[in-house]
Amino acid sequence: MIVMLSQISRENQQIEKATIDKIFRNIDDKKCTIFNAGAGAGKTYALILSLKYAVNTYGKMLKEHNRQIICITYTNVATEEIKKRLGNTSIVRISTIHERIWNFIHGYQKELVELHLENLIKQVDELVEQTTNQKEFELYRQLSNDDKSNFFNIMFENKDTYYKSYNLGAKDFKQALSSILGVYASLLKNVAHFKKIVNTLFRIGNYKKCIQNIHESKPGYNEVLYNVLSNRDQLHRMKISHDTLLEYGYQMIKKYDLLKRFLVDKYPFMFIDEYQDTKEIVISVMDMLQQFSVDIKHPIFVGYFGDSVQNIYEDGVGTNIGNFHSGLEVVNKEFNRRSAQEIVYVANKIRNDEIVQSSIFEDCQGGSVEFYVGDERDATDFIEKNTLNATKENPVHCFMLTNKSVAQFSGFENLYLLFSSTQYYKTYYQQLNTELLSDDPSKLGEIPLLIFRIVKFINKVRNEETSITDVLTYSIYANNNLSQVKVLVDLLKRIEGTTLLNNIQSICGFYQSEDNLSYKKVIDSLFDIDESSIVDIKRYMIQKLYPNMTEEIEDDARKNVENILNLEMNEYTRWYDYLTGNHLGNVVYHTYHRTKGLEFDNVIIVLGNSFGKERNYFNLFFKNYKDSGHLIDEDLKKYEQARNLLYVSVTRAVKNLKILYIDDVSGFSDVVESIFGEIQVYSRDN
DNA sequence: ACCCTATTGATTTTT
DNA sequence: TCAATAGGGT
Repeated sequence: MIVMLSQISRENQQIEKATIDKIFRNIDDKKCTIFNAGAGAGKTYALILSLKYAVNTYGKMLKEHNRQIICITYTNVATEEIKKRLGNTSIVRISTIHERIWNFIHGYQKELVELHLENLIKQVDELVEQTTNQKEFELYRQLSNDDKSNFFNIMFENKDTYYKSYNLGAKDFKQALSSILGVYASLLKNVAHFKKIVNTLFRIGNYKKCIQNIHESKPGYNEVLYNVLSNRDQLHRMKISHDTLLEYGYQMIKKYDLLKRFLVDKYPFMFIDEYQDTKEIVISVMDMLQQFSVDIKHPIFVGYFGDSVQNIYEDGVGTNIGNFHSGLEVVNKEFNRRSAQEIVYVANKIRNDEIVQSSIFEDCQGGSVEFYVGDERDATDFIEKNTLNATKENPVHCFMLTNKSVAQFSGFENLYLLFSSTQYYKTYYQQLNTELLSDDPSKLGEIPLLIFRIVKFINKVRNEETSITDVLTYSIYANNNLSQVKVLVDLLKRIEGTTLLNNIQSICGFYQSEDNLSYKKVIDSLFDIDESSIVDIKRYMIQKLYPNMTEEIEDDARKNVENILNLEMNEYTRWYDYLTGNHLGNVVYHTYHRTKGLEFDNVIIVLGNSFGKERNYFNLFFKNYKDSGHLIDEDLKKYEQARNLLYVSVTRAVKNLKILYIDDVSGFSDVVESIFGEIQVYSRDN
């Protein structure tokens, strides 16, 4: 039988309608609501309907009083999606929580700076406290007060040397600093401790300086800025990042009743999408506003839409939402609109809670779930054998746990490994995946972005279907006659090479040899560095990928950059296709986490015991499945994390799901069978 | 044989 | 940043 997922009985239609009506009534009664919908239940659909209901019912009144409805999403992508599906309306303000909170508070700079000053003072206190408590500071504590400030001054004057040497091995680091330290050389016994001391002292120094500058009203110190692109506060530069923004928002709203009154007045309806991933502090903000609105007898409506079992990020509130916002009325939806019943059955088993979904469709049979146990080394073979019928139009989507595996299976492993071995990405290890694998080019790192632009350019030039205006900017196009444009295009078409380096050499070769001003303009804007030559590109790459260059690592740096440039163009093209979602093969690879919110007809999941630092991650879930009630604290947290991640992955599948478990399951095979059915042994030979 | 320190290498994702 | 491990000292 073929799964159609098309027919809904009248009865089911009515049940679904009753659920939505319940939300509508709560909106009318200003009864704050938590709408729990399992995966594929049509949660976003319900959210859209609710927004539409609020607009249709209260739109006129809202408009007359210059009031608006707020809808908060977890990501920018979700913001766009909801804007698209809701259609154009000025009454609903859709945005991420960060954008909204910043919008709430950024106009009150005097109060913000005051809050910032308090924060700086608190931070200094905490850091000073560290120097008196923590064991890393033991040697530092033994110094006299004079010596402490002398030491600070010496280090501060030699900041450059300190940072240049920062990433050297312990021996070289000591060597490099020995001459400047003088009598304080004894502090540098343990490199990690020493760095901790100096970093802390520098931070205290910076913060104190900033406090002084605020007091003296120095230019630039009269406003707090939110830096969307940075993941770190730079408090001493008056810049805050995401978490501190939420904290300041919370503090401001808590402190100023006038602000509360304004917000409650202006926004009588607030909808929060994916509440389970929302930070606790955000729920507290909502709770505060709602409490206040009740107190002044103008109650607002707050609606949370989500599913606690799909909480896969650690700082999301998840099931604890009740601790931060009390008195919420729960509305559950137990229909599934996405998957075949075979998948829904397995998903219910995994979540194993009070929400038991059934398909809303009559024609929901005919899907499949297969569970295999095999060896990690057979994964490639397994995927190959199980994707024989897949096509580019109807591909199989394969989930891996790490970006490294995704890179490997997608055919750009060398690229991934080379970038991860550079100094910059070793230091900012957590930036690697964002800056190398983000599908949003504005988030790519400087060098990945440069290469991305070059690869994009070369692919476009090679592609016969690309129109001229797609490659050339308007100014170039407008300032040339047709025959000049033809000469330029012919020149661009001559760019060639098997490696990235060859291609860049080819581009730079024409730059020197051909006297074509337009070509030079095109290339200048492509590279966007001072000189368009291969030497300058290499220099630029070394400078960015090895920001703290020393003689010791110079050879390594040069070699690594050469290796990056010498990779096959094909590998870069595969990377480019991955980033742009232009999938050419019949298998598409994803990390588990990135599939959230998506759905695919055919899914393969490669699963094992471990994930990250946790050697026992998924096996801990299976082992405790039958009796998870006794788990507490850390173990319970781990159990839930593994369950949620597995639940999210499995529920992506619409029709067919295959799982390859690459570790031994004999310790919990009964549980696996009760969830997934028969365990099949996979080996390359059969 | 044991303890402490230095070094190395590693998850995911969002704003 | 943090945990595992390698390695040196007692």
